[in-house]
This record gives sequence, structure tokens and C-alpha cells, in this order.
Amino acid sequence: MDIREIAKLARVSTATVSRVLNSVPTVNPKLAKRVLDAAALRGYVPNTQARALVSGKSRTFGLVVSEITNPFFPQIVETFGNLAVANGYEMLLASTGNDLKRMELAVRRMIERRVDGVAILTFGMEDSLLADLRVRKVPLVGVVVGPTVPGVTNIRIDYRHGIRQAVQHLAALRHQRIAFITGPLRLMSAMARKTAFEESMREIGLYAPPELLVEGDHTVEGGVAALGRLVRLAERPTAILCSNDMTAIGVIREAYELQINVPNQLSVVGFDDIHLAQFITPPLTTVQMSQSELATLAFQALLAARERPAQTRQSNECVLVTSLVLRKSTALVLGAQPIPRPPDFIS
Amino acid sequence: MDIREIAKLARVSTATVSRVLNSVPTVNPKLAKRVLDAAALRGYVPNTQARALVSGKSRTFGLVVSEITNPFFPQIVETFGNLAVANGYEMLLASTGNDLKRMELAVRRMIERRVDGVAILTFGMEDSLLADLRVRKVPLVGVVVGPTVPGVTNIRIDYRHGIRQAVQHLAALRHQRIAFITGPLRLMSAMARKTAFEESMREIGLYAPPELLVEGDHTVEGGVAALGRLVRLAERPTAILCSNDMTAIGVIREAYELQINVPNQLSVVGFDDIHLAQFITPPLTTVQMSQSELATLAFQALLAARERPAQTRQSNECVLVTSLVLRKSTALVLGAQPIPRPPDFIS
DNA sequence: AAATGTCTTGTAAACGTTTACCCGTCTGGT
DNA sequence: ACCAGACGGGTAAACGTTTACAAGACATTT
Repeated sequence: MDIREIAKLARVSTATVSRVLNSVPTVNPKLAKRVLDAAALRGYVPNTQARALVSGKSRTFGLVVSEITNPFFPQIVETFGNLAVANGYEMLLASTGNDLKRMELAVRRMIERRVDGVAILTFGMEDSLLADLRVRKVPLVGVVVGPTVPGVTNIRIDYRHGIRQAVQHLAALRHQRIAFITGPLRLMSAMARKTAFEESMREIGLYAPPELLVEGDHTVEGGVAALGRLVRLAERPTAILCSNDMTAIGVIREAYELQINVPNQLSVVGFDDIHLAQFITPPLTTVQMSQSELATLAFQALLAARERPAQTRQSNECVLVTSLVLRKSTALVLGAQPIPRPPDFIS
Repeated sequence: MDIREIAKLARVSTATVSRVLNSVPTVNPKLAKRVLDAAALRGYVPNTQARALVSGKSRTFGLVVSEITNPFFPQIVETFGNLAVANGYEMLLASTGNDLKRMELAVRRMIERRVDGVAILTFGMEDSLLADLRVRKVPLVGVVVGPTVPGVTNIRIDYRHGIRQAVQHLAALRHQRIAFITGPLRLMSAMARKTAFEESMREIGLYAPPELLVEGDHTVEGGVAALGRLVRLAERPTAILCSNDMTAIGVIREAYELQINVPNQLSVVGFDDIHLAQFITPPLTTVQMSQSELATLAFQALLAARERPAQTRQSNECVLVTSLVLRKSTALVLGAQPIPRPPDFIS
């Protein structure tokens, strides 16, 4: 049931069969019909591997994410996958945790499979990985936080804007003691968010004392634990900004357990805007980072790189902006204590 | 940078290079070293496509799910993916909705890519699809609800057990007016769950009047809407069994909105036991269907089929059992009205 | 010492396509 | 009637591997 068999059956050459299967317009309709009939009769299924071998293009993209299990990512996979089928591509997926070794392995194996490009949409230690991999000819797109790495398409996420909005929103509600639950700090993106938070606080004339910066792990459990610690403080925060929505869900959950009313006794802001965020109680005010936009950006970049490889050499850069979406998990603060300004406070 | 170049560089034949790359033990260590050095020097990356072409095995499995966006599935993808890398396989993923056409397309394209097997882990109209596809030589595993389809590995899910436990649990809490929110009824699996519910009710001497059987769509929004309808009934249910957890989350959400206390005024039971179920408020009592077990079952079946294709011909069958996990979303009913038994009530 | 066997390496075919190139036929212009 | 050109179709090489088979080197047996 290969092309040769069809050729024999239709009494033409393999070249002709190939041509009609690829709808080259110059072939005699009579022959074409014979070929098509033969193919249908035998249930012919083209072998993409062979095709890829000679053409050098596999029509496959690799997508590596850190935790498919974190609700942030499925939406990305969905969008990326839909774009893939729409454009006649297949999607090879790997979920590698934030483990650099596993990412490297995944990407390497994708390259061995001769994918036409790979997108690393991950919140891990991406930069060195990207730098390492750029050597290969495979188009690569990744989200980066450090310096732009040459030879790959860098997607940069502007955490700053959304976080600044969140902080301003909280300040407008008269919050001053604002806590921040970070992601795992070994991840550069987690550091970046933390930095963005600190800078936004400073900008607005607020101070974030170290005991209000607690490290989480991007999971619901982490949020639960973090609130547990925050609540033991002599002076509790009146608002908490979480570095992802899962953490916020954990905080809200634990607040309920501890009989702390959200938003009246405690304001909570998330980050990511996963679909579920609007359905928890209270609906979560959160910083939106559009998953579908991110996926689309990555896919387009890959597609573009494949069409004209020349372009790929110079790394181009695109940025995804974040912004605050207001829901019901924040409220005006009730009689919070003003805190003394730290010595290094800048007007 | 293909095998021939390495061969030239190491002054051996391509056959030898291939042998050392596949660690055939009989080759002279001296030569092996030369080859390995040459490969390292040139940064040789094997071409899996070519390898697959001659060996006929691509070391790739396809996984098709219905909605990667439904939290039930990411866990499946995770487990399946981990098993894949652990066994040296790659995973091609497709998320096709419950659209038969898209599923067919996805599977067809996977077959064109010469995957070694495909798992259809989906809650859609699977049976006809599986039957159609069985013609190809590709090992296929799918979850089925109708008659067992020959030539493929059927994973059958025993909805009955878990649902019966749920109904019994509710009955023990003195609930009699128990509503059931189904999935989209065009899906056979949704029908199966509904049937399991009705039978369990009957078994235990309870009646499920039609107005308490409302059709949902497996989403949070669907749960919200369904509770909206249920609440407008003259006689409200005291308990609701949902055919998936997302629906239950919607119900709980809307109950909060309507100031209905869960579990005291309304007991809610979910289905699936997604990870999040334990973190909503109140923690959700739900029927567990182990995602990782399902994924493992599917993967093992595929692997087994690949090892000895003879086995594949006769379709083997395996079943996944469900069972109730108790948390906090159910409680004793407070003064509910007994309802008259229907005429067709048996014993 | 010749014959046999074992062990390692090389040669070349094969996997299923695409495609550059060539060849034959037909059209139309002179 | 002859030739140029256009056009449709066939031949075969190529893609990068694996592997059956052959061949050569060397050890062992008679």
C-alpha cells in the first residue's frame, strides 16, 4: 500500500502518483482519476516520514511547557494545537516541570524528530537553555526574562504593567500592608515578578517589609501554607498579591478555613487570569496574562521562521503585556495601621 | 552532519557508525571511540525520521483527548507523557473537542505520521470512530461505552459503582429529592452516567422525577445555569449529583451567590475527582475516576500491543472502577418532604 | 598444513517519498 | 512538410538510516 503499488494499479509512474497526490495541476485528469481511484480502493495512507525525509520539513512543531497540570497551560496548549491543525501541522508536547535537565532532553528529542520548530513556553530557567539550543538550525521561540538571547525569537512578558496596576489599585483602596507571595525564587520569572512588585510599591511610596514577601510554589497548597505563615505575623497584611492564580485560590481557601472574610478583612489579587478565576468565591481580581495571545505569538513566530529561514538568524523580540482585571476579591481596607516609612524611602 | 560524514571522519563504514550509535556490543572499542569522538566533534544528531522509515517503528504515540481545557485531562496528559519519555517514546497530542470529525482528522493525521499507536481518551461518541479506525494496523486503545469493539483495546469505565456509592451515601443522609446534572446527552458517556444514576436510585427505592434530571455541558457555566433552573422548581432538590467536577464547582459557586448554604441547605456531589476538588469551599465530595490510572492503562496497552502485534488482533478489555471520596460538600438533610413513590416502583 | 569456524567490518539494498531531468508527442508557425 | 517549442509523463537519484549478506582476518581442529 505504498505509492508504487498505487502506481502499478493505475498504470502510471510513481512520479505521477506523487503529483496527483500533491495536486500538481499539470496532470491529465484522466490519469488523475485513475490514481485517485486506485488510492481509494487500496486505502492508501501517505507516509509522512518518507515525505519529511526528502523534503526536509516535517510539519511538526514541538511545544514544551512546565506543568500541564497548572491550569494556566492547558489553554496555551489548546490554542497552539488549534493553530497547528489549522495550518497543517502536528504538535509534539512535553511537560517537563521546571527541571532544566528534562527540558533539555525534551528539546533534544524533538530535534532528533526533526521538528520544524520548538516553542518553550515555560516559567523556568529558560535563558541558558535557549542559548544552548540556538546552535541548531531549528527555529526556537521561548519566553525569556534575562537579556535577549540571539538567534531565537524572544517573547518577553511585561509583568511590570499589570503588577503596577494591581499595586495602585490596592493603594487606592487604602491598603498599605501588602504582602506578596512569590513563585519558586529559583525561577527567573518568579524573581522578575517579585522585583516588579517591589518596584511598584516603591514607586507609589509604599514599603514592602521582608516578612511580607513569602515564597510560594505556584500551587494551591503553597497558597494555603503561605497564608498560614502570614497570619501568624504580629501585624497582618490587609492585602495579598499572589504570583499566580493557583496560589490565590489557596489563600482564599485557607482564609475561609480561618474565618477571614475575603475581601472585607483581606483583599486578594491573583496573577494569570486562568479561566477558573472568575468562578471561585469571591471572583478573583487578578492580573491577566493572555494565554491564547502567548500561544499565538509563539506559533506565529515559528511559522514565520519556517517560511523564510533567513529571518531567523537575527533574533526578533515581541512582548506580551499584562493588565489588571477587577473582580470581587478586593475591597477598601477597614482601619489598617499606617506603617512607618523606612529610612531609604524616596519621596 | 549525517552518519556518512561521521563515518568518513572516523574512517569506518556507515554500518559501523550505526552499530556503535546503537551500542551493538561486538564492535571494537577502538573504533567505537573514534566514532563517538567524531560524532561529538560534529555535534551529530540522529535523524529519527530516517530511522523510523527503515525500522517501521516511530517510537511515537498519539493521544487524543476531548478538552485539554477541562482539568480532568491535563492529569491524563501528564501521566501519559511521563510514561512516554520514560519508555523512550514521544507524544503527539490532539485536543479535538467532542467533534467526531475533528477526532477522525486527528487520528488520520497521526496514522499518516506512522505513530506506533493511538489512545483516544475522550468522553465523546467514540465507538463508531474506533470501529472505523480498527481497519488500520495501528494499535488503538479507547474508552468505550457501547459493545466492545473488536481489534482495539477497550477501556471500559465502571461508572456504576461510584455513582451507586454516591446515591447510597446521599440516601443515608436522608436525601430523597436528589437531582442529577448530566453532561451533554449526545455523548454516550454522559448517557451512561445518567443511566447509572437512574438505576442506582431505583435500586435503593428512590425515584428520580424528570424535572430533577437537567442537562449540563461539563463546564462551570453549565453548573451555574443548571442550579439556576433547579432552584426555580416548586419543590427544590436537597442534593445534587453532578456528572463532573466542573459542573459541581459551578453549582457551588451559584449556591453561594444565591445564599444557599452548601452543604447544610444543599448537598453537592461531583464526579471525576480533579485535583482542585479538594480545594474549593467546601471541599467537594466526589466520585473518583483515577486519571493517572486511566492514562497508565492506555499506555500499557499500547506498549504491549507494540511489543507483540499478534496480541493486538483479539481485542482485550480492561475496566477502570470509580468510587466515592467523601469530603465536606454533603450533609444530613434538614426536614425534607418525603415524595410519593411512583406507580412503577419495584419492592 | 589445510580446512573449518568465529568474529569483526564493509557493501549495498531497502524503507516510501519527492523532484530534477530527460524524452516523446503534439501544436502551430513558416 | 518541417522544425521549434510547449507540455505531459517517466526514470532514477536522493533524503539518512538499518541490516542482510559477504568478505576478510584470525583461531582452532584434524
